[in-house]
Amino acid sequence: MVEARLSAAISEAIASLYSIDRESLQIQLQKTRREFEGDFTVVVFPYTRVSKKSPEITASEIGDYLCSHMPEVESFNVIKGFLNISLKSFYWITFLQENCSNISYGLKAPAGDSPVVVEFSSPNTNKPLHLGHIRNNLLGFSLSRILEASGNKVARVNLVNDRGIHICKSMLAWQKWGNGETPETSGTKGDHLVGKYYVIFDQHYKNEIAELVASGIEPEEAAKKAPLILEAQQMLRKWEAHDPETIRLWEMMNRWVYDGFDITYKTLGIDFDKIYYESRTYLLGKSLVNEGIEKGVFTKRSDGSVWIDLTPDGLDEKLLLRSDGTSVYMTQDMGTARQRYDEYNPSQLIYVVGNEQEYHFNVLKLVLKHLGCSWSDAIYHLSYGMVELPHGKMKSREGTVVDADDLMQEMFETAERMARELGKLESFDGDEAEKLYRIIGLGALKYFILKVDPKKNMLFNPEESVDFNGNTGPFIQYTYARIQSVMRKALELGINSDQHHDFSDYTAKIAPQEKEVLRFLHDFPSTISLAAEMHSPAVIANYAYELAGAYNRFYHDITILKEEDEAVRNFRLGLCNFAGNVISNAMWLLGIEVPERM
RNA sequence: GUCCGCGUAGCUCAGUGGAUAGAGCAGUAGCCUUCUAAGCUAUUGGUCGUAAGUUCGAUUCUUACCGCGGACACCA
Repeated sequence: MVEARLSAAISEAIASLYSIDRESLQIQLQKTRREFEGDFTVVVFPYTRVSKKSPEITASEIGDYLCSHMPEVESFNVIKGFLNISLKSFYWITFLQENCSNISYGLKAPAGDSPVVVEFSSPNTNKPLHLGHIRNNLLGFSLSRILEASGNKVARVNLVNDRGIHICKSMLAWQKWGNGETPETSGTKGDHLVGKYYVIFDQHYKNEIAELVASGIEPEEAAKKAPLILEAQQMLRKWEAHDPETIRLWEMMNRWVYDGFDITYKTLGIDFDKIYYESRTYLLGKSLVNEGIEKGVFTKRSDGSVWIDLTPDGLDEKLLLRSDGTSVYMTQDMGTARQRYDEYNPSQLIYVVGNEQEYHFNVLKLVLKHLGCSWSDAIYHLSYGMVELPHGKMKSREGTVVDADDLMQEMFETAERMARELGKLESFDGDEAEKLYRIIGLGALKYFILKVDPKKNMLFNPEESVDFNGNTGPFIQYTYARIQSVMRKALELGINSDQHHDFSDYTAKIAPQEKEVLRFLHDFPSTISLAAEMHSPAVIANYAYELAGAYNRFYHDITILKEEDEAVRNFRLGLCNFAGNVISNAMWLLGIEVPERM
């Protein structure tokens, strides 16, 4: 890495010029901004303290030292306290030559025994997936790829919440009002059908509450005493007692949901290495509770409930087991964390879960720590913000959710309409065109969501369709398609690929537009590291956009195939090929496909 | 009430101590007989929520306040 060598040389320069201890030096090396000449910039203000000279003189002295001690350094200029360093052309030419045809440039191979376990998606089986789940899925899936590309083994896991009172509500409503309706007889996707009965339950339940309130009962009391909720609770008890009839109904309706989810996941392009079901894990954790009681870190109260006191940690007391001995959410999560630790021996356990559960994960980590599980530090909650609609949060009961299947369908239709309007369709047959709409529609949606910093809330306006111009997925996809078009034309002209990977006779000056692209390509490996460190696909998304923009400016200003000097033409073709590889890899990290033509 | 997060252009977002705070959308004006115009160029638009502090230097770090969101269940 030339950056590392530059940093080292700079600290060496300062140490030798001003006779101080180089260990204490922190070098701030950054990319030179586009409006100034140079490749890398050092801010020298911090060193004027030791140089006892003006920033300009300090910068010049360091610059002189670098020119005479680092063979890659060509020249420098000083503006105020900024030392802008230019590298020699041969550095950039060699960089291009060595990497332009490496299709896995920037991607490290996964290594090591301890994988990173990433849990994401984790839906409930009582309703279909919505826009919030899409953000979760895209983040989890992309993060997995980013972690892989930065050298980790990764296991992507999904913990499906397939049991509990909410599923019983759908089951009960279907039993009462379903008339034996199935996905087949209704022509409705299974998850949507089950979701429909969840809504039906809620409507009847609300009516019952209203009646009770009208008869003079307090609303809170009414919500607890309504016959429907009592019946749903009864059903849950029957489920826990393995009542065959209830289990059969449960299995049937869950099957419908899974078939529906499979379609949604497939359309979205998401998959998992392993799927866990809460029905099989919800009893885990009770033994850990007992362990905690024995160790004296948990306390059992007279009513039989078990608690941990986290007030010394600045939190509250937390219930770990109900007085009737049944599990709460925390109990299960303790158990599944332990299970996962035993199963994978992971270096990191990542949970992609919305930020409303931050407190829960803080508690989980602390509880495990108090239990003596040193690996609790390996737990990382990727806490992402809500997707908000113009009028506030999505609320399933108020019908303001943006359904995942509907949204993707709309994206495909928008992609088709745009392609038609732009007259792009002549050269595509039906199947090809259909495939292209999917690639572009999904690209637009995924990029729209992933470009936003995960921890921030984001706004989605269903009235305005997701953009296809500007800082968007299709813009980047288009850039890739253009590059492929150039490469195809090069082949047609009989320029074989071996030819344009040898730049030994390239002597021309590198144009600013070419340099700009080269500098972005140069940054790709460190961008992946940064994204992995920050657990943020947005870092990759914004990088891909900037790279595409730089390429488009290059493409606009500079001829490639019509260039008469073969060495120059080949150099530019190499640059195109390299940019295409990196755009494709960056998009792959986001889980976005790139089309060969569009 | 306590705790956590977020306030950057009309709108959606970048910018994890450095130069004149950047993109896209929207608006305006240009560029296709020339490698794909889903592109490129120019231009309009900012007291970086407010106020103090730390620093040679703060949108970035600290504190207080204001605004928005979230959490603090024998729900998940």
